[in-house]
Amino acid sequence: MSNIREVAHKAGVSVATVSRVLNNSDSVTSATKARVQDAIHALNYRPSMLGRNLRNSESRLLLVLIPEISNPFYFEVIKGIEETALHHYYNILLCETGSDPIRENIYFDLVTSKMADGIISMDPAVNIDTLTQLAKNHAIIQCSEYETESGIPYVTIDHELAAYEAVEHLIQLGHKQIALINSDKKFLYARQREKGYLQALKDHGITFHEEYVYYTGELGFDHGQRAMQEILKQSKKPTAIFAVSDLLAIGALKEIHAQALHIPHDIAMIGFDKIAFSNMTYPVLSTVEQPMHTMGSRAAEMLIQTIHGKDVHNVILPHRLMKRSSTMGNTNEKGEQLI
Amino acid sequence: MSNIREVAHKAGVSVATVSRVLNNSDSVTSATKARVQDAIHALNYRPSMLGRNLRNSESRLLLVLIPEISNPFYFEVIKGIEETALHHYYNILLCETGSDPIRENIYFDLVTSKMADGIISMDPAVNIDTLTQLAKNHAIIQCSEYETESGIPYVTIDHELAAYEAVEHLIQLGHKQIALINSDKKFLYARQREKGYLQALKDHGITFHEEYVYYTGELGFDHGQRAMQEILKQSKKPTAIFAVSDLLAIGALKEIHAQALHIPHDIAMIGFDKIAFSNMTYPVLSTVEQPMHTMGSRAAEMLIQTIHGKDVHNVILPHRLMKRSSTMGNTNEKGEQLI
DNA sequence: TTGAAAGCGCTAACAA
DNA sequence: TTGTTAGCGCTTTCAA
Repeated sequence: MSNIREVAHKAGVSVATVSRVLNNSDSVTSATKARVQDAIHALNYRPSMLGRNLRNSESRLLLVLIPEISNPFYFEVIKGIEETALHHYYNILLCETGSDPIRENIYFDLVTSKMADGIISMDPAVNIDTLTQLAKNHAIIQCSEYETESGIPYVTIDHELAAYEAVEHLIQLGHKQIALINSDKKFLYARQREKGYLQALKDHGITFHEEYVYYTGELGFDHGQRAMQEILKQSKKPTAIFAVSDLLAIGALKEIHAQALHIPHDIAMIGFDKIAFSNMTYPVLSTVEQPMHTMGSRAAEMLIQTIHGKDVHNVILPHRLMKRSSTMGNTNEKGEQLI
Repeated sequence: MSNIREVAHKAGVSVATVSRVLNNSDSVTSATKARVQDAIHALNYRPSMLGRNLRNSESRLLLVLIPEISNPFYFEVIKGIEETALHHYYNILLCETGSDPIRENIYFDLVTSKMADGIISMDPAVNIDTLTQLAKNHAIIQCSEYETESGIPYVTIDHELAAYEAVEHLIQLGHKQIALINSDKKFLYARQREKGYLQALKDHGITFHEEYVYYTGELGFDHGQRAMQEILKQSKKPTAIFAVSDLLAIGALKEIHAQALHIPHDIAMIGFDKIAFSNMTYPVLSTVEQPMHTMGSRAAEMLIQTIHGKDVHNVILPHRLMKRSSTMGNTNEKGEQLI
């Protein structure tokens, strides 16, 4: 591998001139520029990012913190981040914390040790104190999950309103016994969505039953399935379920099938996120669509702005209620056939 | 942010000594070591990886090339890669090519420009000539998808045998009209799995019908669904389907439901990969399990070995046929109840 | 055991 | 327009 000195030598110019050609400086005559480019070609030279990055004290790497890569919600967001990052000549360092503080610290070190220029945190279990501390000297954006007190800019949706609308949809279909499958109140989104659930019940004069709220602790199909098993053990079974994640909803659907109950006739189900797989369930899952791609790309834009010292503002993106077969049956409100 | 010079100054030693402490050299007295560590603490110093990496001419970053992050097959593999990488103090740069040569070249540049120490390629559409060329000077491992002529080490499964077993399973259940939903013959795995399909038919004296092979071009639920639509238009419908990917199989399942046909009574279905969703379909999808996590972690080990100049050998990992409800119905071979 | 100094490959300030 | 040179932050050789 040749370096800039060899190129300079071959082209008969100084390293500074080579550097100028590499960085498209306009103070190079086209003649020398051509000579340099020939030399670059002849030596098959590629500038080393190690040298350039040290000199520029940047890594052009963005750290993306996610709790769990298996949740399809994240990869749509990641796609948005990557696309935008690439457009600005950044690459992403994908870091799965598994909500493990040790791993989290390893990843935080990447930014303190200059290996990453900034962080997009999507981890609801992130150590917010450390993050807040870090944000004093480093560019950080919170994506989807956030803490307002940290003062760290975020992009998210209105979780409470979205949940409210989901539950209201169930109520409008005539349901009065509506269970909530939640993950864990330690997550902000979980608290907010629960708040929306409670508010919707209250606003429609439906009494809240504590037995209708089930906490799985984590996300994942099996947790949803287990939650549904518990719920179906109750003497007075709910007629509808709101699950705070499609993953939980899909697991719950499976249990309902296993018990040979009909969806939505016996039990209606609505999830949250609109992951791709929710289009494939039987029946197709009603859910709340999050603008995952936009969320990722906005977060990336905000982070890059922050890195360049600009101020950014919090963003609340719109969500969309998807009324589909798992609540509506095979027809929608207008009586049109659904699959 | 302080640097090594300030630490040295504060501790009253040279930068060399600080460096020695940082790298756990044993030629430092515990007294000086303590002084240095105090200084590090007092200044909240973190060594810059930019400086270290330039000096060591390494980035400690591994580039992972995948075609499409949305395929859950990849993220299980990625988990395996990340875990192993982290264990060796490497991080991963996740790069989604979208099978776009332009993006691919951007990512290849990361290794020629020293931003990545090696590549794990999982992209079946990768430009194999470029990759082969690159492999002369850089550490590269092929994972799952591979080309033998390139001489680049790979870790994979026996796609042909796995497909053979899947189809044989259908035949043993009495099926004679077995369709193949394939992606595209430009992919090696697609050719190999098709070969296994053909061989199984041949070995069991079943005539091959060209109309029973459908190419989707790409992977994805919708492609599977569209394939199934086409297949069901035929006058002589198949009684069983082998799809080369769970994604295609799940899309196909949806179409079968939409046409109110029963699985497996009217049509049996077997997929490939055993992605997490395959446990959640209705009915549960029969499939071929790939050891995704192991595949990833072996690939990472091999790459790190290659980076350190060691020779590595190709690895063929075992697969496992999963006979489940979408072929067996609600009971297995022993008559045990399945869900 | 410790320090001085060279140098990894690059960019940019300054000089010519 | 081009060259000289310092220096980004670190590791390591060589000398003391």
